[in-house]
Amino acid sequence: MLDPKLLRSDLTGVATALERRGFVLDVAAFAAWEEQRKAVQIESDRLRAERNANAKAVGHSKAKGQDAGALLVVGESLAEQLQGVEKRLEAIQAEVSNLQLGLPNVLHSSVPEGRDEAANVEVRRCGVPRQFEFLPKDHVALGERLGMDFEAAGRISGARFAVLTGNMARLHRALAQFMLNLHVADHGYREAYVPYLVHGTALQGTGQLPKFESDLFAVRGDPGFYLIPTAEVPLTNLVRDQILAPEGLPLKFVAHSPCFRSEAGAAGKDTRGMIRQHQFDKVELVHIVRPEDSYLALEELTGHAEKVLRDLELPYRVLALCAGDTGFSAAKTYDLEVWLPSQQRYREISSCSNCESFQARRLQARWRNPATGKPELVHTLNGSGVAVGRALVAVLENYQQEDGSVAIPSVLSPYMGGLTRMAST
RNA sequence: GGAGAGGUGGCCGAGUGGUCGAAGGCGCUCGCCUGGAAAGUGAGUAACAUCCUAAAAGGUGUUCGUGGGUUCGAAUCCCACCCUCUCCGCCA
Repeated sequence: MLDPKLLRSDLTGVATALERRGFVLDVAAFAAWEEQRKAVQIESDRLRAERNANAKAVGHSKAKGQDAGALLVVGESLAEQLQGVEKRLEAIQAEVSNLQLGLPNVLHSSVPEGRDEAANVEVRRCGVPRQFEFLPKDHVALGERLGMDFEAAGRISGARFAVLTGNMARLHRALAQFMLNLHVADHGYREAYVPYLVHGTALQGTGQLPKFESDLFAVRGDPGFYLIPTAEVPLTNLVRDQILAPEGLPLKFVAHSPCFRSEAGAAGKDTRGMIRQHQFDKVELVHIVRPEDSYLALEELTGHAEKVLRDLELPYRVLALCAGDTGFSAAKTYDLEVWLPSQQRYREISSCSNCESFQARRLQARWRNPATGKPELVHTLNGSGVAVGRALVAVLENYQQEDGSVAIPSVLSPYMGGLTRMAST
Protein backbone atom coordinates (compact mmCIF):
# COMPACT_ATOMS: atom_id res chain seq x y z
CA MET A 1 0.00 0.00 0.00
CA LEU A 2 1.14 3.50 -0.73
CA ASP A 3 1.35 6.16 1.95
CA PRO A 4 -2.18 7.61 2.31
CA LYS A 5 -0.64 10.95 3.23
CA LEU A 6 1.21 11.00 -0.06
CA LEU A 7 -2.00 10.15 -1.89
CA ARG A 8 -3.65 13.17 -0.30
CA SER A 9 -0.82 15.63 -0.68
CA ASP A 10 0.46 14.68 -4.13
CA LEU A 11 -2.12 12.59 -5.95
CA THR A 12 -1.10 13.69 -9.45
CA GLY A 13 2.54 12.98 -8.61
CA VAL A 14 1.60 9.42 -7.65
CA ALA A 15 -0.50 9.07 -10.80
CA THR A 16 2.46 10.17 -12.91
CA ALA A 17 4.77 7.76 -11.11
CA LEU A 18 2.37 4.83 -11.66
CA GLU A 19 2.06 5.68 -15.36
CA ARG A 20 5.55 4.24 -15.77
CA ARG A 21 4.04 0.82 -15.10
CA GLY A 22 1.24 1.47 -17.53
CA PHE A 23 -1.12 1.81 -14.56
CA VAL A 24 -3.87 4.38 -14.89
CA LEU A 25 -4.95 6.04 -11.66
CA ASP A 26 -8.32 7.79 -11.86
CA VAL A 27 -7.29 11.02 -10.17
CA ALA A 28 -10.70 12.70 -10.31
CA ALA A 29 -12.55 9.75 -8.76
CA PHE A 30 -9.93 9.33 -6.08
CA ALA A 31 -10.00 13.02 -5.19
CA ALA A 32 -13.79 13.01 -5.02
CA TRP A 33 -13.89 10.10 -2.59
CA GLU A 34 -11.19 11.70 -0.49
CA GLU A 35 -13.09 14.97 -0.29
CA GLN A 36 -16.20 13.15 0.88
CA ARG A 37 -14.22 11.18 3.41
CA LYS A 38 -12.80 14.34 4.90
CA ALA A 39 -16.15 16.14 5.19
CA VAL A 40 -17.96 13.17 6.72
CA GLN A 41 -15.15 12.32 9.11
CA ILE A 42 -15.00 15.88 10.43
CA GLU A 43 -18.73 15.77 11.00
CA SER A 44 -18.54 12.40 12.71
CA ASP A 45 -15.67 13.50 14.98
CA ARG A 46 -17.62 16.63 15.93
CA LEU A 47 -20.74 14.66 16.83
CA ARG A 48 -18.76 12.15 18.84
CA ALA A 49 -17.00 14.88 20.79
CA GLU A 50 -20.38 16.42 21.55
CA ARG A 51 -21.82 13.10 22.63
CA ASN A 52 -18.86 12.40 24.90
CA ALA A 53 -19.15 15.81 26.55
CA ASN A 54 -22.87 15.33 27.05
CA ALA A 55 -22.47 11.86 28.53
CA LYS A 56 -19.88 13.20 30.92
CA ALA A 57 -22.25 15.97 31.97
CA VAL A 58 -24.91 13.35 32.74
CA GLY A 59 -22.47 11.58 35.01
CA HIS A 60 -21.51 14.74 36.88
CA SER A 61 -25.11 15.77 37.24
CA LYS A 62 -26.15 12.38 38.63
CA ALA A 63 -23.22 12.40 41.02
CA LYS A 64 -24.54 15.65 42.47
CA GLY A 65 -28.02 14.19 42.67
CA GLN A 66 -29.48 16.60 40.13
CA ASP A 67 -32.07 15.77 37.49
CA ALA A 68 -30.38 14.93 34.18
CA GLY A 69 -33.55 14.56 32.14
CA ALA A 70 -32.81 17.37 29.69
CA LEU A 71 -29.30 16.08 29.05
CA LEU A 72 -30.59 12.59 28.36
CA VAL A 73 -32.90 13.94 25.66
CA VAL A 74 -29.98 15.76 24.02
CA GLY A 75 -27.91 12.59 24.20
CA GLU A 76 -30.58 10.54 22.55
CA SER A 77 -30.76 12.87 19.58
CA LEU A 78 -26.97 12.96 19.27
CA ALA A 79 -26.79 9.18 19.27
CA GLU A 80 -29.36 9.06 16.51
CA GLN A 81 -27.49 11.58 14.33
CA LEU A 82 -24.21 9.78 14.92
CA GLN A 83 -25.59 6.49 13.76
CA GLY A 84 -26.35 7.83 10.30
CA VAL A 85 -23.09 9.70 9.90
CA GLU A 86 -21.01 6.76 11.06
CA LYS A 87 -22.70 4.48 8.58
CA ARG A 88 -21.84 6.86 5.75
CA LEU A 89 -18.26 7.24 6.95
CA GLU A 90 -17.81 3.49 7.11
CA ALA A 91 -19.02 3.05 3.54
CA ILE A 92 -16.76 5.81 2.25
CA GLN A 93 -13.74 4.49 4.10
CA ALA A 94 -14.32 1.01 2.71
CA GLU A 95 -14.38 2.47 -0.80
CA VAL A 96 -11.22 4.54 -0.28
CA SER A 97 -9.39 1.59 1.25
CA ASN A 98 -10.44 -0.61 -1.65
CA LEU A 99 -9.02 1.88 -4.12
CA GLN A 100 -5.79 2.12 -2.13
CA LEU A 101 -5.33 -1.65 -1.95
CA GLY A 102 -5.57 -1.80 -5.73
CA LEU A 103 -2.63 0.54 -6.33
CA PRO A 104 0.76 -1.01 -7.15
CA ASN A 105 4.00 0.16 -5.59
CA VAL A 106 5.83 3.22 -6.91
CA LEU A 107 8.96 2.20 -8.79
CA HIS A 108 12.49 3.10 -7.79
CA SER A 109 14.12 5.69 -10.04
CA SER A 110 16.71 3.17 -11.24
CA VAL A 111 14.08 0.89 -12.79
CA PRO A 112 14.42 0.91 -16.60
CA GLU A 113 11.54 2.25 -18.70
CA GLY A 114 9.54 -0.21 -20.77
CA ARG A 115 6.20 -1.92 -21.28
CA ASP A 116 7.05 -5.63 -21.07
CA GLU A 117 9.81 -8.18 -20.66
CA ALA A 118 11.39 -7.19 -23.97
CA ALA A 119 12.58 -4.01 -22.26
CA ASN A 120 14.26 -5.73 -19.31
CA VAL A 121 17.93 -4.82 -19.02
CA GLU A 122 20.66 -7.42 -18.71
CA VAL A 123 22.93 -6.40 -15.85
CA ARG A 124 25.51 -9.21 -16.01
CA ARG A 125 26.13 -12.72 -17.23
CA CYS A 126 27.97 -15.48 -15.39
CA GLY A 127 29.26 -18.74 -16.77
CA VAL A 128 29.43 -19.85 -20.38
CA PRO A 129 26.80 -22.17 -21.85
CA ARG A 130 28.37 -25.52 -22.61
CA GLN A 131 28.99 -26.56 -26.20
CA PHE A 132 27.36 -29.94 -26.76
CA GLU A 133 28.88 -32.58 -29.07
CA PHE A 134 25.39 -33.96 -29.48
CA LEU A 135 21.86 -32.65 -29.60
CA PRO A 136 20.92 -31.96 -25.96
CA LYS A 137 17.65 -33.42 -24.75
CA ASP A 138 15.18 -31.54 -22.61
CA HIS A 139 14.58 -32.51 -18.98
CA VAL A 140 11.40 -34.41 -19.81
CA ALA A 141 13.20 -36.75 -22.19
CA LEU A 142 16.11 -37.12 -19.77
CA GLY A 143 13.84 -37.63 -16.80
CA GLU A 144 11.86 -40.41 -18.41
CA ARG A 145 14.56 -42.96 -17.58
CA LEU A 146 15.68 -41.30 -14.35
CA GLY A 147 12.55 -41.15 -12.21
CA MET A 148 10.59 -38.16 -13.43
CA ASP A 149 7.03 -39.28 -14.09
CA PHE A 150 4.39 -36.97 -15.49
CA GLU A 151 2.11 -39.80 -16.47
CA ALA A 152 1.71 -40.96 -12.88
CA ALA A 153 1.23 -37.38 -11.72
CA GLY A 154 -1.52 -36.97 -14.30
CA ARG A 155 -3.34 -39.99 -12.91
CA ILE A 156 -3.13 -38.66 -9.40
CA SER A 157 -3.63 -34.92 -9.87
CA GLY A 158 -3.83 -34.00 -13.55
CA ALA A 159 -1.76 -31.57 -15.54
CA ARG A 160 1.01 -29.39 -14.08
CA PHE A 161 2.16 -31.88 -11.48
CA ALA A 162 5.18 -34.15 -11.31
CA VAL A 163 6.12 -37.33 -9.51
CA LEU A 164 9.80 -37.91 -8.77
CA THR A 165 11.16 -41.22 -7.61
CA GLY A 166 14.50 -42.75 -6.72
CA ASN A 167 17.61 -40.68 -7.38
CA MET A 168 15.54 -38.00 -9.07
CA ALA A 169 13.59 -37.41 -5.84
CA ARG A 170 16.84 -37.49 -3.96
CA LEU A 171 18.47 -34.96 -6.28
CA HIS A 172 15.49 -32.68 -5.77
CA ARG A 173 15.92 -33.01 -2.01
CA ALA A 174 19.68 -32.54 -2.31
CA LEU A 175 19.19 -29.23 -4.12
CA ALA A 176 16.92 -27.88 -1.39
CA GLN A 177 19.22 -29.06 1.39
CA PHE A 178 22.26 -27.60 -0.31
CA MET A 179 20.59 -24.21 -0.73
CA LEU A 180 19.33 -24.09 2.84
CA ASN A 181 22.72 -24.99 4.22
CA LEU A 182 24.48 -22.44 2.04
CA HIS A 183 22.24 -19.59 3.16
CA VAL A 184 22.34 -20.55 6.81
CA ALA A 185 26.05 -21.30 7.07
CA ASP A 186 27.56 -18.77 4.65
CA HIS A 187 25.00 -15.99 4.29
CA GLY A 188 23.78 -15.55 7.87
CA TYR A 189 20.12 -16.48 7.46
CA ARG A 190 17.89 -17.81 10.19
CA GLU A 191 16.16 -20.95 9.04
CA ALA A 192 12.39 -21.02 9.44
CA TYR A 193 9.70 -23.62 9.15
CA VAL A 194 6.38 -21.99 8.35
CA PRO A 195 2.69 -22.77 7.72
CA TYR A 196 1.70 -23.59 4.15
CA LEU A 197 -1.93 -22.69 4.79
CA VAL A 198 -2.53 -19.04 5.63
CA HIS A 199 -5.53 -16.80 6.07
CA GLY A 200 -6.47 -13.92 3.80
CA THR A 201 -5.05 -11.25 6.10
CA ALA A 202 -1.55 -12.64 5.63
CA LEU A 203 -1.93 -12.52 1.86
CA GLN A 204 -3.25 -8.99 1.98
CA GLY A 205 -0.15 -8.06 3.95
CA THR A 206 2.20 -9.21 1.23
CA GLY A 207 0.03 -7.90 -1.61
CA GLN A 208 -1.46 -11.03 -3.23
CA LEU A 209 -4.93 -10.06 -2.00
CA PRO A 210 -7.34 -8.57 -2.80
CA LYS A 211 -6.20 -8.14 -6.39
CA PHE A 212 -4.75 -11.51 -7.34
CA GLU A 213 -7.06 -14.01 -5.72
CA SER A 214 -7.42 -15.98 -8.97
CA ASP A 215 -3.72 -16.93 -8.84
CA LEU A 216 -4.24 -18.72 -5.53
CA PHE A 217 -5.69 -22.01 -4.38
CA ALA A 218 -8.32 -21.56 -1.70
CA VAL A 219 -8.98 -24.37 0.73
CA ARG A 220 -12.52 -25.01 1.83
CA GLY A 221 -13.46 -25.27 5.47
CA ASP A 222 -14.17 -23.04 8.39
CA PRO A 223 -12.07 -20.99 8.64
CA GLY A 224 -11.07 -20.98 4.98
CA PHE A 225 -7.39 -20.98 4.10
CA TYR A 226 -5.22 -20.31 1.11
CA LEU A 227 -2.26 -22.42 0.06
CA ILE A 228 0.84 -20.25 0.01
CA PRO A 229 2.04 -19.25 -3.48
CA THR A 230 5.50 -18.65 -1.95
CA ALA A 231 7.10 -18.77 1.50
CA GLU A 232 7.49 -15.01 1.14
CA VAL A 233 3.97 -14.82 2.57
CA PRO A 234 4.51 -16.54 5.94
CA LEU A 235 8.10 -15.28 6.27
CA THR A 236 7.28 -11.63 5.71
CA ASN A 237 4.22 -11.95 7.93
CA LEU A 238 6.53 -12.93 10.79
CA VAL A 239 6.88 -9.21 11.51
CA ARG A 240 3.24 -8.22 11.06
CA ASP A 241 2.05 -5.88 13.85
CA GLN A 242 5.52 -5.85 15.39
CA ILE A 243 7.56 -2.90 16.57
CA LEU A 244 11.12 -4.16 16.19
CA ALA A 245 14.13 -3.02 18.19
CA PRO A 246 16.71 -1.30 15.95
CA GLU A 247 19.54 -3.53 17.16
CA GLY A 248 17.58 -6.56 15.95
CA LEU A 249 17.74 -5.40 12.32
CA PRO A 250 18.33 -6.62 9.72
CA LEU A 251 16.35 -9.85 10.04
CA LYS A 252 17.22 -12.45 7.42
CA PHE A 253 15.01 -15.52 7.07
CA VAL A 254 15.29 -18.53 4.83
CA ALA A 255 12.68 -21.25 4.40
CA HIS A 256 12.21 -24.21 2.14
CA SER A 257 8.57 -24.74 1.25
CA PRO A 258 6.24 -25.99 -1.39
CA CYS A 259 4.46 -23.27 -3.38
CA PHE A 260 1.01 -23.56 -4.89
CA ARG A 261 -0.18 -21.53 -7.86
CA SER A 262 -3.29 -21.83 -9.95
CA GLU A 263 -1.47 -20.50 -13.06
CA ALA A 264 -4.88 -19.29 -14.16
CA GLY A 265 -3.46 -16.85 -16.68
CA ALA A 266 -0.90 -19.26 -18.10
CA ALA A 267 -3.07 -21.63 -20.11
CA GLY A 268 -1.02 -23.24 -22.87
CA LYS A 269 2.25 -21.80 -21.53
CA ASP A 270 5.10 -24.15 -20.59
CA THR A 271 2.79 -27.13 -20.61
CA ARG A 272 5.64 -29.59 -21.09
CA GLY A 273 7.72 -30.64 -18.12
CA MET A 274 8.47 -29.14 -14.74
CA ILE A 275 8.89 -25.48 -15.68
CA ARG A 276 5.42 -24.37 -14.65
CA GLN A 277 3.63 -26.46 -12.04
CA HIS A 278 0.72 -26.06 -9.66
CA GLN A 279 3.03 -27.29 -6.91
CA PHE A 280 6.76 -26.67 -6.74
CA ASP A 281 9.41 -26.27 -4.08
CA LYS A 282 11.36 -23.13 -3.45
CA VAL A 283 13.95 -21.88 -1.01
CA GLU A 284 12.91 -18.37 -0.16
CA LEU A 285 14.98 -15.50 1.26
CA VAL A 286 13.40 -12.58 3.14
CA HIS A 287 15.08 -9.51 4.58
CA ILE A 288 13.52 -7.08 7.07
CA VAL A 289 15.70 -3.97 7.11
CA ARG A 290 15.99 -0.33 8.05
CA PRO A 291 14.72 1.82 5.18
CA GLU A 292 18.11 3.35 4.47
CA ASP A 293 19.65 -0.09 4.00
CA SER A 294 17.15 -1.65 1.63
CA TYR A 295 18.90 -1.07 -1.70
CA LEU A 296 22.17 -2.40 -0.40
CA ALA A 297 20.20 -5.37 0.93
CA LEU A 298 18.68 -5.97 -2.51
CA GLU A 299 22.16 -6.32 -4.02
CA GLU A 300 23.19 -8.58 -1.16
CA LEU A 301 20.13 -10.80 -1.43
CA THR A 302 20.48 -11.09 -5.20
CA GLY A 303 24.12 -12.06 -4.68
CA HIS A 304 23.05 -14.83 -2.28
CA ALA A 305 20.72 -16.27 -4.91
CA GLU A 306 23.47 -16.00 -7.52
CA LYS A 307 25.86 -17.90 -5.28
CA VAL A 308 23.56 -20.92 -5.51
CA LEU A 309 23.85 -20.95 -9.30
CA ARG A 310 27.57 -20.28 -9.22
CA ASP A 311 28.17 -23.17 -6.82
CA LEU A 312 26.08 -25.39 -9.07
CA GLU A 313 28.13 -24.09 -12.00
CA LEU A 314 25.04 -23.19 -13.97
CA PRO A 315 25.31 -20.36 -16.52
CA TYR A 316 22.94 -17.52 -15.75
CA ARG A 317 22.27 -13.86 -16.26
CA VAL A 318 20.82 -11.10 -14.10
CA LEU A 319 18.09 -8.83 -15.42
CA ALA A 320 16.84 -5.56 -14.05
CA LEU A 321 13.11 -5.75 -14.71
CA CYS A 322 11.66 -2.79 -16.55
CA ALA A 323 8.77 -0.67 -15.28
CA GLY A 324 6.03 -2.64 -17.03
CA ASP A 325 7.36 -6.05 -15.96
CA THR A 326 7.93 -5.31 -12.26
CA GLY A 327 5.47 -6.97 -9.90
CA PHE A 328 2.67 -5.27 -7.99
CA SER A 329 4.39 -5.00 -4.59
CA ALA A 330 7.95 -4.38 -5.76
CA ALA A 331 9.76 -1.07 -6.16
CA LYS A 332 12.63 -2.80 -7.95
CA THR A 333 13.25 -6.37 -9.05
CA TYR A 334 16.18 -8.40 -10.38
CA ASP A 335 15.42 -11.67 -12.11
CA LEU A 336 17.96 -14.46 -12.32
CA GLU A 337 17.68 -16.53 -15.46
CA VAL A 338 19.42 -19.87 -15.90
CA TRP A 339 20.58 -21.30 -19.19
CA LEU A 340 18.46 -24.16 -20.57
CA PRO A 341 20.25 -25.96 -23.43
CA SER A 342 17.05 -27.55 -24.76
CA GLN A 343 15.45 -24.15 -25.22
CA GLN A 344 18.68 -22.38 -26.14
CA ARG A 345 17.74 -19.53 -23.87
CA TYR A 346 17.77 -18.24 -20.32
CA ARG A 347 14.72 -18.98 -18.16
CA GLU A 348 13.67 -17.37 -14.87
CA ILE A 349 14.82 -19.25 -11.77
CA SER A 350 14.77 -16.47 -9.18
CA SER A 351 13.17 -13.10 -8.62
CA CYS A 352 14.60 -10.72 -6.02
CA SER A 353 12.62 -7.64 -5.02
CA ASN A 354 12.77 -4.67 -2.76
CA CYS A 355 9.22 -3.82 -1.69
CA GLU A 356 10.36 -0.83 0.35
CA SER A 357 7.51 0.03 2.78
CA PHE A 358 4.71 -1.25 0.52
CA GLN A 359 4.23 -4.53 2.36
CA ALA A 360 5.31 -3.12 5.71
CA ARG A 361 2.45 -0.62 5.60
CA ARG A 362 -0.10 -3.34 4.92
CA LEU A 363 1.49 -5.46 7.65
CA GLN A 364 2.07 -2.63 10.12
CA ALA A 365 5.62 -3.93 10.43
CA ARG A 366 7.66 -1.25 12.14
CA TRP A 367 10.88 -0.57 13.97
CA ARG A 368 11.66 2.05 16.58
CA ASN A 369 13.91 4.57 14.89
CA PRO A 370 16.37 5.78 17.56
CA ALA A 371 16.76 9.06 15.70
CA THR A 372 13.10 9.97 16.19
CA GLY A 373 12.08 7.60 18.99
CA LYS A 374 9.01 6.81 16.90
CA PRO A 375 7.83 3.58 15.30
CA GLU A 376 8.49 3.74 11.56
CA LEU A 377 7.83 1.28 8.76
CA VAL A 378 10.57 -1.18 7.90
CA HIS A 379 11.48 -2.16 4.36
CA THR A 380 10.91 -5.74 3.23
CA LEU A 381 12.71 -7.72 0.54
CA ASN A 382 12.25 -11.19 -0.81
CA GLY A 383 13.89 -13.40 -3.34
CA SER A 384 14.06 -17.01 -4.43
CA GLY A 385 17.25 -18.61 -3.40
CA VAL A 386 16.33 -20.44 -5.71
CA ALA A 387 13.34 -22.30 -7.20
CA VAL A 388 14.08 -25.98 -6.57
CA GLY A 389 12.05 -27.48 -9.41
CA ARG A 390 13.61 -25.23 -12.00
CA ALA A 391 17.06 -25.81 -10.55
CA LEU A 392 16.47 -29.53 -11.00
CA VAL A 393 15.53 -28.91 -14.64
CA ALA A 394 18.66 -26.81 -15.15
CA VAL A 395 20.95 -29.40 -13.57
CA LEU A 396 19.50 -32.22 -15.67
CA GLU A 397 19.81 -30.31 -18.90
CA ASN A 398 23.20 -28.70 -18.33
CA TYR A 399 24.84 -31.81 -16.85
CA GLN A 400 23.47 -34.36 -19.31
CA GLN A 401 25.74 -36.84 -21.05
CA GLU A 402 25.40 -38.25 -24.53
CA ASP A 403 24.20 -41.61 -23.17
CA GLY A 404 21.31 -39.94 -21.37
CA SER A 405 22.87 -40.07 -17.91
CA VAL A 406 23.39 -36.95 -15.83
CA ALA A 407 26.49 -35.93 -13.90
CA ILE A 408 25.90 -34.72 -10.34
CA PRO A 409 27.26 -31.23 -9.60
CA SER A 410 30.16 -31.61 -7.19
CA VAL A 411 28.51 -29.52 -4.44
CA LEU A 412 25.50 -31.88 -4.49
CA SER A 413 27.48 -35.11 -4.43
CA PRO A 414 27.77 -35.19 -0.62
CA TYR A 415 23.98 -34.94 -0.42
CA MET A 416 23.66 -37.89 -2.81
CA GLY A 417 25.75 -40.33 -0.84
CA GLY A 418 28.80 -39.54 -2.93
CA LEU A 419 27.07 -40.27 -6.21
CA THR A 420 28.73 -38.50 -9.17
CA ARG A 421 26.52 -39.69 -12.02
CA MET A 422 22.89 -40.60 -12.34
CA ALA A 423 22.31 -43.25 -14.97
CA SER A 424 19.13 -44.87 -13.70
CA THR A 425 16.69 -44.53 -10.87
C1' G B 1 -14.35 -33.09 19.82
C1' G B 2 -15.97 -32.40 25.51
C1' A B 3 -15.30 -29.57 30.35
C1' G B 4 -13.10 -25.42 32.70
C1' A B 5 -9.97 -20.83 33.15
C1' G B 6 -8.24 -16.66 30.78
C1' G B 7 -6.88 -12.55 26.81
C1' U B 8 -5.88 -4.95 29.76
C1' G B 9 0.00 -0.52 27.68
C1' G B 10 7.21 -2.72 25.90
C1' C B 11 6.32 -6.58 30.09
C1' C B 12 3.66 -8.10 34.78
C1' G B 13 -0.88 -6.79 36.88
C1' A B 14 -5.45 -3.92 39.32
C1' G B 15 -9.92 -2.41 37.63
C1' U B 16 -17.92 -5.22 37.44
C1' G B 17 -21.64 1.14 33.95
C1' G B 18 -19.75 7.81 34.44
C1' U B 19 -14.38 11.93 37.12
C1' C B 20 -10.54 5.38 33.35
C1' G B 21 -6.01 5.99 28.41
C1' A B 22 -6.68 3.07 32.55
C1' A B 23 -3.93 2.07 39.92
C1' G B 24 0.60 -0.38 41.30
C1' G B 25 5.09 -2.71 39.81
C1' C B 26 9.07 -3.96 36.21
C1' G B 27 11.68 -2.06 32.18
C1' C B 28 13.31 2.27 29.55
C1' U B 29 14.71 7.80 29.22
C1' C B 30 16.34 12.26 31.60
C1' G B 31 17.95 14.55 36.25
C1' C B 32 19.80 14.47 41.50
C1' C B 33 23.19 11.76 44.58
C1' U B 34 28.55 9.36 43.59
C1' G B 35 35.57 9.83 42.24
C1' G B 36 32.78 6.11 39.09
C1' A B 37 28.99 2.48 39.57
C1' A B 38 25.19 -0.01 42.41
C1' A B 39 21.53 1.35 45.80
C1' G B 40 18.50 5.50 46.78
C1' U B 41 15.64 9.59 44.89
C1' G B 42 12.64 13.14 41.46
C1' A B 43 10.32 13.56 36.74
C1' G B 44 8.89 11.47 32.18
C1' U B 45 7.39 7.13 29.28
C1' A B 46 1.24 3.79 24.23
C1' A B 47 -0.38 3.36 19.29
C1' C B 48 -3.35 4.77 15.31
C1' A B 49 -6.51 8.09 12.55
C1' U B 50 -7.84 12.93 11.51
C1' C B 51 -7.97 18.47 11.53
C1' C B 52 -4.86 22.86 11.54
C1' U B 53 0.47 23.84 10.22
C1' A B 54 6.02 24.82 6.05
C1' A B 55 7.13 22.14 10.47
C1' A B 56 6.73 21.88 15.67
C1' A B 57 3.05 22.71 19.19
C1' G B 58 -1.97 21.88 19.62
C1' G B 59 -7.34 20.19 18.90
C1' U B 60 -10.66 16.03 18.11
C1' G B 61 -11.61 10.96 17.54
C1' U B 62 -10.48 5.64 18.01
C1' U B 63 -8.14 1.62 20.54
C1' C B 64 -8.54 -2.82 27.14
C1' G B 65 -8.36 -10.25 21.81
C1' U B 66 -11.93 -9.38 17.13
C1' G B 67 -16.78 -8.17 15.38
C1' G B 68 -21.75 -6.96 16.60
C1' G B 69 -25.52 -5.40 20.36
C1' U B 70 -27.72 -2.81 24.90
C1' U B 71 -27.13 2.39 26.94
C1' C B 72 -27.28 9.43 27.11
C1' G B 73 -22.49 6.91 28.40
C1' A B 74 -19.03 0.27 27.97
C1' A B 75 -12.36 -2.27 29.76
C1' U B 76 -16.86 -3.24 32.81
C1' C B 77 -23.48 -5.84 30.71
C1' C B 78 -25.33 -9.27 26.34
C1' C B 79 -24.27 -12.26 21.66
C1' A B 80 -20.94 -14.45 18.08
C1' C B 81 -16.11 -15.53 16.70
C1' C B 82 -10.61 -15.93 17.30
C1' C B 83 -6.49 -17.10 20.33
C1' U B 84 -3.89 -19.02 24.89
C1' C B 85 -3.70 -22.32 29.15
C1' U B 86 -5.44 -26.84 32.19
C1' C B 87 -7.96 -31.58 32.23
C1' C B 88 -10.39 -35.55 29.26
C1' G B 89 -10.95 -38.04 24.43
C1' C B 90 -8.55 -38.93 19.68
C1' C B 91 -4.11 -38.74 17.04
C1' A B 92 1.57 -38.13 14.05
